[in-house]
Amino acid sequence: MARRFRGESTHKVDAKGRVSIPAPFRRVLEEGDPDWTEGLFPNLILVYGNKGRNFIEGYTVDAMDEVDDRIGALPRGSKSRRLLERMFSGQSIQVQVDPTGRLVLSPKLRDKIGVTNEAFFIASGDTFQIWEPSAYDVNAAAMDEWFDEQEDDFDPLVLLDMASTGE
Amino acid sequence: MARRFRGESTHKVDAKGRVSIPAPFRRVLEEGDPDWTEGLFPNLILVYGNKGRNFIEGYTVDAMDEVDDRIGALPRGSKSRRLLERMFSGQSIQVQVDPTGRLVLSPKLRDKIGVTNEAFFIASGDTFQIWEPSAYDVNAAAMDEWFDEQEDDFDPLVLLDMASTGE
DNA sequence: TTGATTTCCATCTAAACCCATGGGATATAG
DNA sequence: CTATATCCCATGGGTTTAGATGGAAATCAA
Repeated sequence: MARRFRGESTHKVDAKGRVSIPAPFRRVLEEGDPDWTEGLFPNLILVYGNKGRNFIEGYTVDAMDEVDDRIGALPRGSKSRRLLERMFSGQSIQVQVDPTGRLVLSPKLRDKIGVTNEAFFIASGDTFQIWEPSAYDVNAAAMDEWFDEQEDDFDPLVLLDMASTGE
Repeated sequence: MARRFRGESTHKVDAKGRVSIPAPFRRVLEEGDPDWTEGLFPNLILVYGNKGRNFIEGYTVDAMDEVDDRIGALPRGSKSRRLLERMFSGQSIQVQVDPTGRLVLSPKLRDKIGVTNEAFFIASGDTFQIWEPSAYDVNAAAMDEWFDEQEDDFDPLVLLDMASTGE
């Protein structure tokens, strides 16, 4: 497994849709782009997906290659494959980090997730997510609520041991 | 299992958020960072977690890799995995020990756990915790109280035998 | 040619870096 | 065995650099 993203932060989105990528994320994107070398600017893939989704998911080139390969291994014509191809091939876009470490979110993308003048970035394993800050807050509040329902000294790591049950 | 942290101590936090890491902890961090060699400064990961949590947990690089791997093995999209990724990927940050053995707690982190000019470090197995001293006192008092509720000759090690039940 | 996109510069600030000090523990010389 | 030197550690302060952000100029496309 390649290096993972880590951390969270909020960045300004200007009138042109430009937004800084968290600097630590850039290091991961560089490592995850086979074409990248010192002095160049790494590529990445943004997946915005279907209608219900209210965040954008960012992939390194390598991570997306892996996903594409796995989709390609599914039986041609299967519903799973068609759905996944729609999302990861169609509803996604490859972009490049610019010289000042920013990327441009097109009006369409900003619209999709409701971003106006700020965007919230958060790592999630080998991908990261971009949210409209208030939408993230709602999502986070739901998770906090779940934690509140646990015992006072609940340690999230016990979830690891409940493992493969899927829940 | 790699070397474990051991001990506890309080350190000053200056205006820039710099705080010395207990020297014995540094030795463990060095051993737990695969990239570290004599003369370099080890990396570590600070997990601050969700809203309710009032301490920061420090992981060696190796320990965090193991956690990440285990999270990555959970079913994609499962609730456990989403919660754990949010906490360990998103609500965490990788930092590096500086040449004088300190680390920097950003205003955000200090705020999260209420630290102002002092921080309390305490070992906890293969991780360590950072507390606002008074918050730690409260927590410690609660533990003491629990012990008081046990029989006079209660031996904590019996907890070991209650093992896998988790309680 | 006009709105949109990309490239290039400029600025501000927070974070990283470098240097300095005092104290305590330990080692060593006499 | 005791005075002094040495080393490690905790802590403080200034300086430099990197990162985030805004705006203007240049390029492109409809």
